[in-house]
Amino acid sequence: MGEGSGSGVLRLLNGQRIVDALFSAHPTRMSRAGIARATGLSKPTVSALIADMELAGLVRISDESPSSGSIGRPAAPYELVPTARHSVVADVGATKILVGVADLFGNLVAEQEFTTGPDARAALERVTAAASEMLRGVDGGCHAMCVGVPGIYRPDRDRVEQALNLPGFDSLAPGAYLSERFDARVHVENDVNLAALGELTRMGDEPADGDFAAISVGTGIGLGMVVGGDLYRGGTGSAGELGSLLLSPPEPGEAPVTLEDVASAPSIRKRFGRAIEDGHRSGLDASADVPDIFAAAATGDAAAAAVLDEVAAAMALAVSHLCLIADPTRVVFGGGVGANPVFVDAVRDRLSRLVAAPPELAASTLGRQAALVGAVSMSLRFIHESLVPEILGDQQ
Amino acid sequence: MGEGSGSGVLRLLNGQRIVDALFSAHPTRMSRAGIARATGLSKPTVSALIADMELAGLVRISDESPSSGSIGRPAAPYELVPTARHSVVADVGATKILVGVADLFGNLVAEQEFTTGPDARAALERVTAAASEMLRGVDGGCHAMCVGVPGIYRPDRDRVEQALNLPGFDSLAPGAYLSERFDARVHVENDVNLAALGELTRMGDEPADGDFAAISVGTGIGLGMVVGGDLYRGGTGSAGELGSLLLSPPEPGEAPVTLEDVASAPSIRKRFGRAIEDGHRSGLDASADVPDIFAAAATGDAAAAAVLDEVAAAMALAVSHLCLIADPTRVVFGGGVGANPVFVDAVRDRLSRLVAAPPELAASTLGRQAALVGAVSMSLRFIHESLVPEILGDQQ
DNA sequence: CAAGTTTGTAAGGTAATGTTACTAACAATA
DNA sequence: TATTGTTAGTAACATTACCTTACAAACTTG
Repeated sequence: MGEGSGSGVLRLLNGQRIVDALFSAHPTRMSRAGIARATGLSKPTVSALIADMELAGLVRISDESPSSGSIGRPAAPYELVPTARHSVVADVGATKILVGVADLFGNLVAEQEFTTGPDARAALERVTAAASEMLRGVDGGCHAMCVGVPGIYRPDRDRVEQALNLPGFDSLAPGAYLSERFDARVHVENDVNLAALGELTRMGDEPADGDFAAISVGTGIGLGMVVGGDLYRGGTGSAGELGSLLLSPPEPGEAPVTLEDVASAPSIRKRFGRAIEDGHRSGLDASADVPDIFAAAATGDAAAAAVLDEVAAAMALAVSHLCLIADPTRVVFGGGVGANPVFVDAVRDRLSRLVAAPPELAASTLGRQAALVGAVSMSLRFIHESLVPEILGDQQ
Repeated sequence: MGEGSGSGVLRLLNGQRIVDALFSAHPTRMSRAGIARATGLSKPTVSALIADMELAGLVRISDESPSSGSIGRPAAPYELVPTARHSVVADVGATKILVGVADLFGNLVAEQEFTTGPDARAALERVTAAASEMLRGVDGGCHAMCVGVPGIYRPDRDRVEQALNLPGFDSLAPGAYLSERFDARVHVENDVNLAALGELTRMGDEPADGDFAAISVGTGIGLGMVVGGDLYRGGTGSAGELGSLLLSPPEPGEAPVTLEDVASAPSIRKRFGRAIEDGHRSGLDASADVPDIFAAAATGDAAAAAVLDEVAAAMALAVSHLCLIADPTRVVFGGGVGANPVFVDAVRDRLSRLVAAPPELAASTLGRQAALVGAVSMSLRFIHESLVPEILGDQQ
């Protein structure tokens, strides 16, 4: 009855070691003897724990590779069962909603895309309906759930604030809503933060041990940071509101100029239109879209190049602030504007004049999937935490 | 012989729980029965572990409070022995060197101050000599050592870079130097980072669970951040170089204006002198020092108020960037300029116009001791980590 | 087919914990 | 002053979960 650590703690620790070894070896199978070597545990201990895990359906003997041609008694090749745990992931955006189901290894076994409805409630209903349907064939249901939202999520109040592009979030408790409908650990997170996590996992989880930032540039501008492998949210959860950054000291008479006033997609279009009106020569129409503007700038179009220069200068200044304050090892740009290589090259060029040792800049490779990949990564953290205690703790 | 976790791991875990309980109860003594209740361990287990700890000199029965008037058999009041572990702490500044010895609870049992010599090597020799002398009466020597340095410390190369005010650091390996002379875990850290840690511990270790920043404003300007209880250093260890922050987009012809160009102590004096030359009226001399300038500004002196306004505006802009990027819950200002309440009030006033939800701003209460207190805090972390393994692991 | 090599299991021993039951030491109270 | 009640600490035993040693199983190689 005593809650002291003498009952199952050691078992849990060693079970975790075994599962960790299996995860890091994936997709290679491991024999029990191999696990013993890798973890430092004795063979009988490994056998006992693996037996329980096999009973619980977490591991199994692979039916592939019957005899691999090596000397000695052939090993029983154990592997984690991918379908032992599932997570539901979603990215609720202002224009589209992505919903998916991921297995134990983070592979998406189902995925759907929807157009965002009128408000936040409709969006959550969409997610719920789609997830329920996708989980139809999955036994065990889902164990973790992570949803990206286009605003600042406050866990203490369970509210999404400043989701300006998707109304109705301020009167909705998304965490409670989803927890009532799914028997899973639910996590709600800002979409830019998830995108940062997604880009990080894409790079193989170790960005030179340092810290990592992802800047999303589209309709708005956001910043997600990963510090020591964990998302950084700041004191009130509103870290990374890069769009509101002031580009110069505000003068009493004038309105302050923010980064979003210069470098967001609508601002870029507006500035280009104005450049044309002001008589700059260009092969493009005044109502051209951002990719066209950037493409034209790359080939020497005067008006487009002037706008790109303005935009890159503003972003480079913001990134210089980021470097001096947070010193990230690598910065990835995503979103409609940010993922454009022309944009990234221009920012890199500008930044090198402002900062002595600039970080690596790169364009996102994940595109619109970034936040969803990040949501998978976040879900897997919960799965990793809860897996062994659930398997080894309950049966007693 | 197997390195698997079955030998002493559980004992170590439980020993750590006991020590943690004793630390958090300090200065209240605890009976073994009370420890058992607090940790969830059984009474015999606690007795066994406490016996070993008492043998090793880590805990003892307090001789105070013989019978505290409560019912039942009187408890044996156990307490941690303050002198069981000592750490050496130092703050090497450009003008002064502070050296101290702290006990298990972080109380300074000895402290000395010196004027900084010609170069970094002399400074380290000072620290070594002073520490050796202070440790004369201490048995067991020191177990941890933390030294603050006025530059960026790179653990990978064991070098202090950009210590512009104290020459000779770039050809010195301070970690190795000290490790050779003391049988202790040595940690070298930027002094502003340590000051941040010091201010944090002063506040009782829990700044609303959020993140915390300390800005030092003196000859130079630096920023230290604590994220989730740990110091944040950034990818290359150079996070917090706030002094180099650009206040406005650099124009091709002009030299860029940094925060240090406006808000450091020398810049403030220079600007005030120029204001006088430009004909602003003032009751002060053109060569007035910063505290006098700020005091005059508070009483309405025109020239001084103008300079304070400039300085506060620049700092407020920098803090606004800090808020949007890192969102700290609280910002403490230290250093000769920063700890001045007039300065902090002016910055707070300016900041409220730039940021919707500004963090708490406060003047440092630790003054010149901030980094030393932070060094103590850092040392105690190591002590806490190594204490139980050393006590319970060796005797076997 | 024997020898060698590796996997996996069985048996026994050990470390550390928890449980139960006891003794020790005191305050309160009759 | 003796009894009762309460809490602290200890002794003895049972349990958990580990490691070690020894051995059986299964395959490759010569």
